[in-house]
Amino acid sequence: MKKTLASKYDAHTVEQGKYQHWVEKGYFKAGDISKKPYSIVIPPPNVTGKLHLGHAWDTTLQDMIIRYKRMQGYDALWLPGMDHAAIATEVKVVEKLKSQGINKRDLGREGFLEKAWEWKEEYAKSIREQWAKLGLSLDYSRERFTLDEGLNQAVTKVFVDYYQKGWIYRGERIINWDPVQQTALSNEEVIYQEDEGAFYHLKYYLEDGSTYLEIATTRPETLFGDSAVAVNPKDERYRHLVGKNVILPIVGKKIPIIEDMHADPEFGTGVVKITPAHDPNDFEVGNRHQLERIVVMNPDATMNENAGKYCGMSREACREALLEDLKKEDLLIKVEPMVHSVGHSERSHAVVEPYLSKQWFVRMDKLSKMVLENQKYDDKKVHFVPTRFEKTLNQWMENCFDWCISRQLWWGHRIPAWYRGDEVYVGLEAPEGDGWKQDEDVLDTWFSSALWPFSTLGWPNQTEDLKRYYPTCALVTGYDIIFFWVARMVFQGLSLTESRPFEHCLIHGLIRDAQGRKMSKSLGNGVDPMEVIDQYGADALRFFLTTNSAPGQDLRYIPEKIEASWNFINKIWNASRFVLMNIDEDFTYQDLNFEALSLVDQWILNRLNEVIQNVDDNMEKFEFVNVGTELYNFIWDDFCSWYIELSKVHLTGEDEQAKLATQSTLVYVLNAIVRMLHPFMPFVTEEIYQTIPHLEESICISSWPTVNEQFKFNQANEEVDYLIDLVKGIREIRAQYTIKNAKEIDYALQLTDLSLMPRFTPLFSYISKLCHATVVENLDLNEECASVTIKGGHRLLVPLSGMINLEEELAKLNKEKEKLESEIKRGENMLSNPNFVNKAPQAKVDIEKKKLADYRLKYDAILTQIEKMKKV
RNA sequence: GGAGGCUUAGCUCAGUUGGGAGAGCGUCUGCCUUACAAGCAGAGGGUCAGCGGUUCGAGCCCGUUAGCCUCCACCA
Repeated sequence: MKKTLASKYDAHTVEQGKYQHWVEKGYFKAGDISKKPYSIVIPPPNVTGKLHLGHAWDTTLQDMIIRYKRMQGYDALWLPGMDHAAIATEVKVVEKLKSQGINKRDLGREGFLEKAWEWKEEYAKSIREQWAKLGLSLDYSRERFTLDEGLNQAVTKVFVDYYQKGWIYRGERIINWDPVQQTALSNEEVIYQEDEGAFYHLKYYLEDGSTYLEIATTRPETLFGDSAVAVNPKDERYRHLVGKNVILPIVGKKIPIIEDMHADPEFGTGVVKITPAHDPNDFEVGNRHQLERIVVMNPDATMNENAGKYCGMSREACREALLEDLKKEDLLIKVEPMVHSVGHSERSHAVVEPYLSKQWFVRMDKLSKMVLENQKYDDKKVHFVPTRFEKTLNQWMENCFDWCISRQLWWGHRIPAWYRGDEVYVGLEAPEGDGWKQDEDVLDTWFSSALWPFSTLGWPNQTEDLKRYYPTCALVTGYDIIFFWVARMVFQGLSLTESRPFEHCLIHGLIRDAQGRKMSKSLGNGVDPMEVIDQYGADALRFFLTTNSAPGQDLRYIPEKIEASWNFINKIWNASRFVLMNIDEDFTYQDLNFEALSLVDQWILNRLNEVIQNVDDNMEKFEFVNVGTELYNFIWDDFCSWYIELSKVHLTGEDEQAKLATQSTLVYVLNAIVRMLHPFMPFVTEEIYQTIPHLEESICISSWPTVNEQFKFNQANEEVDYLIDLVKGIREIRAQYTIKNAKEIDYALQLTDLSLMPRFTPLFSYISKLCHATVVENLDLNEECASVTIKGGHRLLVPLSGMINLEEELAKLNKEKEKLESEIKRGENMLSNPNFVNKAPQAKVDIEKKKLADYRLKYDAILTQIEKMKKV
């Protein structure tokens, strides 16, 4: 039965069942050691919910690269996996339990973890389904999870090794405390936002009661933890008071007035209260002056016993009550409303409390130096695309703080530290002996995802996969995640494997809505990629995502653009239909008969060569927009609008050999087209590939098109350029004079050199087919004609007695003349300039010379025509 | 305070060593031409944010101004 395609592209039918088939066939499974390896690890999505458009974008880019490399003959590994996401997941599971009336603490650690694993399985399954719908060519035989057994061992080993090197330590520091989740957070997990607050001006009386210092604070409730008040050593106003004491309001105890640079004379009153246990700056001041650290809150941010009668109140209630009391005692001078930035927990959104507590930290000094040093060597550094993002990495590395890695959660890698009295033991296994108790805390999720590029390949064991695929070739992610993840992978990679974790780091931007707003849950403007796929198909979504923004730039989601992608696919679909309709059912993919190739066959093959070259160049640079544009123009304009139309001459002609050559060329070019499009749109290209004559059992494992030296038909190129010029000229005249296309018209060629006629005669049959136009030889040149100038100054004349608007024609010619004049002037200037002729590449100079010569020919022709018109 | 990005056609965006301003969508005109009317053919539309500089030549390089946006730090 003859293979056919439906008259319209239908994404549902096309995408149905293909992915399953590919996976079953093992096309995505890496491991052919006869090939060169190429590897990418997926940025593991959190098991917290559905994938969003950002994921779809990120993973499609990776799929493009990996499919391209696979077709080029690499042993391409794309390793999938997911992230346990510590706090993010724990928050979700807690919420879910809460909605069922279950309290996390009632369940206990083991019970809670059981629920969390159930959650993980459910979401992992759903994520895999979404990957399938997107068509991602992932090697599931190597899928990993950041909390699986192997990765857990890797994490533990890193912790122990770092501890032994002194790169991990436990210390009492001010950390960001989330009082809702009751856990420490890293700086990166704190989101600052502008909140309305106030500046409370309080009276701190001197010990002798003679006068008071006016102290401004945004957080009066922390005054129970004040250990001093500070003034700047250079501040003349307060110098005489240094060393004296003030009485802490309400509390009534004495605290000293000290000198410290931290106090800014320009800010507020120039006097600042020092609360070492509740402010990171004050903590530093406290260290410098050996001040007492008084914690005044409980882990849930209620006031503790140090707050006296306010003990048990929430921080907010305490503030209110305290202000009331201060007012009563005339200690409150004024309340100045102000907007200031306040830290909130990224996950629970609670106001973060700077809190003194004992946590584990990664010492960053040596690690960050390691990264900065490594980035100096081209053969060792991570190459960012675009390059500017290297600055982002370096900048962060140059001034980063020690990384707080302990979290008071259950869902995560438990810290391998055991305590017995004052003893601390850190090791792979629990220590010998009785009475040891393991640290209750788990590690920051980024601690394990930082190991992802090598832990997933088996590290710390020297597995075959690790040796073969590490370091990986490319990592693809958004710029918003460079600090969180990329930076940490780089220093973990360097310190643990003595290698960059990936050679290239391709950075993309954020997805925005049509108004340019960031997509977010709170705005409710998020778009579900699965819904887009249901509506337009994964291929249209993928083509949109990968061809609508430059590397590193944001991308607006505009439905019309997905429609444009759909239209493009439909165009390819119909071009394929045309090819199928014009070949016999037993037609096979075959070598081209070079002897029989027509002018236009040669031309399109030559163009194909150029396109393959251009596509390759841009694929290597990750410039997918350029690849998309190149293919779009080639397919829509060159292949469909010109070649297919021109091929009809031979397909309907008498010459069987020419017909066969054209059929073969159609199949050859279309086959190459779908293979080049495959990384963008895997489903529809597979469908077409299977329907047209082809070589491999699946396009997924077909070979990438390569430039064929035999296709460099320069002469054909020139002739078809003439042809296109002529056809466009006739169409232009037809449109200008609204001559219905159905009507056969005559035209004449006025050549600059009559001996050139043999070059043009082969074009006449094509012109006739495309324009319903016949050449006439004995045109009376005095007849009223519409005319256009083509390449080489030749003119195309269409006799239109009685229809010509002379003035209009003349105006058209004059406009053209003026344009040519300026072009000629430009060319002359350039070519008479020794700087240009001597410095510019010879090829560029030659092009300019050729252009100038052509302009002059055209100019002469126009002048002649104008003269003639004037006579009529 | 530090760093970075953006400003190009009505809209959304490309524009890669400086060398004739592009695409998609929208608009206008004419077409059911046997692959595609979600299509075909043709057309119109831009002092490339402003100013200054380098250059024979600047959308592109340098400086500067303005507007928009992002990240980092600070905000007692």
